[in-house]
Amino acid sequence: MPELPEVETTVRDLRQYLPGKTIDKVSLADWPRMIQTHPPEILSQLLAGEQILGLERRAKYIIVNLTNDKYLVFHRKMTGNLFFRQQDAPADKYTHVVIAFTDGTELRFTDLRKFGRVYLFLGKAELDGLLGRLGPEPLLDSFTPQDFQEIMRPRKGNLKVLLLNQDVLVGLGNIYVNEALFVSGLNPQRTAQSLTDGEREKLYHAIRQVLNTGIENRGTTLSDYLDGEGNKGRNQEILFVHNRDKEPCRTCGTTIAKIVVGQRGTYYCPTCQPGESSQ
DNA sequence: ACAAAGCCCTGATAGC
DNA sequence: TGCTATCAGGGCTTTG
Ligand SMILES: [Zn+2]
Repeated sequence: MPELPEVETTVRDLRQYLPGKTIDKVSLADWPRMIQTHPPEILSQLLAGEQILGLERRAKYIIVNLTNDKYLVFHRKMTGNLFFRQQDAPADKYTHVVIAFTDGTELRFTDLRKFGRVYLFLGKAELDGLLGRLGPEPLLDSFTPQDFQEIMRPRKGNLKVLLLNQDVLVGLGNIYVNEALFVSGLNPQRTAQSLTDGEREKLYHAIRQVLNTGIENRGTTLSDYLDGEGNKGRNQEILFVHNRDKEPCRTCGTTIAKIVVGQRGTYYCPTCQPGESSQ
């Protein structure tokens, strides 16, 4: 699933191709529910003639900045992908939205499960309505260990659930949160309240480490994720615990366990991440 | 503030 | 083989 590293990789890919393109029309929109803000034909009208100025990532959203203060936004949820293609290139499976450009190229939004969403915002204020409640970006230089201490220290409840809450901190999904907890040696069943300052410090660095490594490896392809050109990432080859239940821990050899925390599959090493574990 | 469950979806997998 | 039930989960909503 696309988490921060996958979204960042895709944005960097698309940044090579999209800026300067002029939108011709929305040439496919066969699942209207995926377009959150407008009916397909209205979206097409509002986009026609606008030019792409640049791309940004915020949390797991891809934001395409357009002329006339318009913002085209994509969230890929579980199985969504964005591909830059020639209009006459072979079809991509599960394509549900296509933005066609005037030069014969197009942007394809594919999504097996149709959970992905497209938004068009007219003006920065509308955009901020979507992005306004999001927590800080963990990879910014301005995000310090002290910032992390301050957002985590007052929180209660389960640690892993908290780290997945995008209002607290953005970018982590199930894969990278499992990895970050392993790297920091913290059991996923720990409560946020139980952490010491030292453990929070380790967690801060672990989060940045696993996310940066994910970007260096161009994302984790377990089943569906592909980059802006349709290629797999490599991060799945070096995962410590995620999707590795019944396999040996790369550090100590203990069998990786799988439990459910916050209604999500949770992988950890019982030896490297000691703590309460009532399976 | 936090927890748990339901919703949206469909390919893969397990069970009979 | 062929059917049916279950599972995976990001973000949102509803209920407690
Ligand atoms: Zn271990």
